Amino acid sequence: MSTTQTTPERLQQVALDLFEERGYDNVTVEQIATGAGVSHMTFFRHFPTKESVVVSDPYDPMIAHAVSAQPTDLSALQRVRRGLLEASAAMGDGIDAATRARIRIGVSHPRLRAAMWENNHETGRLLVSVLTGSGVPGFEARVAVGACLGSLMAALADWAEDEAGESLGRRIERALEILGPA
Amino acid sequence: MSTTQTTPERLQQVALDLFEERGYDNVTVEQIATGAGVSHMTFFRHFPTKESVVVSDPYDPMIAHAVSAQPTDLSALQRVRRGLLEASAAMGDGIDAATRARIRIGVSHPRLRAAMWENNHETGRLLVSVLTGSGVPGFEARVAVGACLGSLMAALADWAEDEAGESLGRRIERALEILGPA
DNA sequence: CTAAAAAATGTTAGTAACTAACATTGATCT
DNA sequence: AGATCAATGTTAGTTACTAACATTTTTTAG
Repeated sequence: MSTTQTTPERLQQVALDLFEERGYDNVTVEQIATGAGVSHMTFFRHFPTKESVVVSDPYDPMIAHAVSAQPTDLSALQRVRRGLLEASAAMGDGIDAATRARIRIGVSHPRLRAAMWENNHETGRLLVSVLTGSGVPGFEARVAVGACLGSLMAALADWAEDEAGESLGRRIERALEILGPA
Repeated sequence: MSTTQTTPERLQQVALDLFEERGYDNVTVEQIATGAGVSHMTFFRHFPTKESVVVSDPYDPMIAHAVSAQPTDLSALQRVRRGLLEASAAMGDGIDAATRARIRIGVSHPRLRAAMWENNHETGRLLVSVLTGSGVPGFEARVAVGACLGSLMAALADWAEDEAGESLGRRIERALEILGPA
């Protein structure tokens, strides 16, 4: 193991391990910090909240870009749909173990799930601004984005329950197909 | 005013008033309790969390019933769509001031919004079980429900930002129309 | 190589949302 | 009136998080 982990990396790994072992509610920040050999203050300097170790979302810009690249003569719904499809295809199946663990833990706990939704909401605001920026009425944009992200989250939850089955990307495709023809 | 408020009613009203006046984060449970003339323990006996004063959801059974009443030869998406439409029509525009305040406060605060989403998730599980119970494959049920609830939340948020405009029911209709033809 | 500056971490003390255990009051019923 | 039961109060915790300041470690400059 030549790869020396940084402090936040170690904190996250210790945290995820403990969460899977004992359950999110039965692990204190103090325990995570101790396990990583630091104090609880160091934990909070790297992660704003306990939840944030599990919930994070670096894909927003990529998704926004993919949506904004869609032809503007399509309906808002179609543009979001196709944008999400392309973004999902672009990231392929390259999901590392930590990310998988985060999603698995996240969808199975109410508070974390709520935080994931709120995260999703941020993505949504971004997409809405992309759409309205190119002339789509605000209401239509919001609804289209809400619907697509809703089904995307469904695909995510479905995958988390059965990682061995179909790939996440494939499920996202299928989910968006249910919203209507391409 | 002959209507004597019960303790939980008073707590909720005091809480909502304070939240609107000072902002959710700047109000402590202690202050709410004091304002209602009780101790903080009494608050928590009536409301499991501070958030729950704002976020509550008594409509689940009605919605589930409306969805299960849809003809089973329709697609899952259509059944959820129409069920939500009927439920929304059934409750009409009879939204009291407290409920309006709750929605207004709820959609404008990250933590509360997250809690609303989580609440929504519960509704979703109910609807999914209704659909799968009548033969719809699990994945399709989840996605259809996710999409419909996503657009419904969009309608809710839209309405909260502009209560003076179109009624909530009308917006829900329009939102579900964007998902495709009836 | 060393001293100063900067970045990361530790310590301590505090706030606020809860929870548990037990005491107390108030209404209700016989 | 006395017993009973529900609603409330008191007190003392735990835990997530914040603020202020001390300390160490690392980087950089001379």
